[in-house]
Amino acid sequence: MNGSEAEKDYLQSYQPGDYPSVALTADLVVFAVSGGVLQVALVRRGSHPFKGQLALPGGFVGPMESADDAAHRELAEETGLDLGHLPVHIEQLATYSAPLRDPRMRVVSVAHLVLLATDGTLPDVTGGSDAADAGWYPVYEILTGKRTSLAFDHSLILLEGLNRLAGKMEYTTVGSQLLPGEFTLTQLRTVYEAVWNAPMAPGNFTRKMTPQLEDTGKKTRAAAGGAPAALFRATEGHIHPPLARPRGQ
Amino acid sequence: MNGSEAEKDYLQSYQPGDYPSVALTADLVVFAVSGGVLQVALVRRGSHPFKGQLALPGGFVGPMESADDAAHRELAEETGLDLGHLPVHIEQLATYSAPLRDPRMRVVSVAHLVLLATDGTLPDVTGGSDAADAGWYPVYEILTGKRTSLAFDHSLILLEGLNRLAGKMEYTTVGSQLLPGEFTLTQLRTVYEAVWNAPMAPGNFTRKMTPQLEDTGKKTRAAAGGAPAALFRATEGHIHPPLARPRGQ
DNA sequence: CTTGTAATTGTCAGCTTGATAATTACGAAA
DNA sequence: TTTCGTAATTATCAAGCTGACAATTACAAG
Repeated sequence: MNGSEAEKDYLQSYQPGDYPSVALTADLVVFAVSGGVLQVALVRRGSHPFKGQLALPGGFVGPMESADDAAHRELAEETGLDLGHLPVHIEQLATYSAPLRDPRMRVVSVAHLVLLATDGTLPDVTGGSDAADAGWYPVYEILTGKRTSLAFDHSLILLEGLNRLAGKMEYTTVGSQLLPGEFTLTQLRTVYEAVWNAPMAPGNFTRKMTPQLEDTGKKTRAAAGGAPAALFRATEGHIHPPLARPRGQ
Repeated sequence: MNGSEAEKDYLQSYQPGDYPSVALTADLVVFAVSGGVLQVALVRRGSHPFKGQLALPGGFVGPMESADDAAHRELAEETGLDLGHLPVHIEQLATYSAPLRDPRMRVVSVAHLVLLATDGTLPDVTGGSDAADAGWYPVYEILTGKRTSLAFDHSLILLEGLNRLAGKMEYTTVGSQLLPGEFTLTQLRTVYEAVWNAPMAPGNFTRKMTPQLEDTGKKTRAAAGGAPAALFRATEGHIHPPLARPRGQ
């Protein structure tokens, strides 16, 4: 290849202004299970538009970050969790780019699904710069509109995040990411019940899930009443055939 | 809410320059099946970088377009297909935003999966502005690197597009989007074999798929040898349990 | 030692699967 | 028009899986 020709080609590529430019943000759908209920982290907006309404946490993607980098950084900033140590599951959900989704300017948002491992107690969430407040909210209450709907198109993003998680839990052990590294079958079943919003038969759940788990040999100290439960670790590998999600009544 | 206060809040939101800006493109993974082989549309780059290498078709997202709008427009521009009439399946795949994925500047790409309905003959593809050439290439040959790898991170995008399609065909009838509106079970089986790159037992395939299809009552005129086949239409609804994909030898 | 509760294992009829064979329906050659 | 080859479709069957539910085991607390 000719050097000067290559240089000429290179220089005539994209002139500034040839292309439309957008602001890129990373929004987070952060799930955790507490009290047998699936919860999502939301911030109350401190400025217009949608001032006072609940929204997903998020922020701009920096010039030398990927969207996934930004998602990790935002998560650390808003929860104060040490992500280098905690096993936190983050995966990209989808990108939302309707031209008028933010009335101020062109903002394209890459939504991410985040699963926080908790032992029943939710970590504090601190809103970002323009957030007045932040906290945990029950997903199914938010989605059924018992409370007011979310800012921007965040209700849709939350719904698609829930669908992604619920669907993936049919054929993977990703639900275990909402639990500590070692957990009992009852804890895992509780996660399924929280995400699917439906009860599961304990016996059949154990039978289907056990081959996907690695027995640590350890047992919990029995709670008030009941036998001690075995502690498991999740393994990789797809569940086939998948665990059937109870059909809507 | 106080009008002047609201206005003040509004005006002090995002000043230009407060946020990093990026160029947004929509890239297409366009699949079609021909001769029992899964094919992908690729263009040969006419300019640097990666001049002369194969790449996915794509282009910039316009100021008043969503990424999905742009995907539709690009597809129409590069195939000349009348998308208003043809049933073409388009869905978002994922967004690629590594800071240096394009050596020239910050380009974030929203990849889309496109399924073209064909009757065995592939439509012409005409590259975009900076494409020297365009055509159809066998997916599995491209991915196994028998040919040189694709420009940018497009090999990865292609792989993830294939995985998305292959996975979704386990539990939906989306594969029928690669066929005309009415098709035979053998045609549909051929699509599965092309995408999964594995043979399927005809009898069991029929048994499993039939409940997901609507019989048109029509039959094909028998080809040279063999009985005429019934023509079906796809229906919605998930296949449960899913069709098992043959495990890698 | 008894009781209550949770964990875990067992049972069973009915359904699904993979493998493979049998049957049916044509077009084309003899 | 009979025979032959091939593809479509249906059938068979043992093995595995499922949902529903019962039985057993293991603790803690009274």
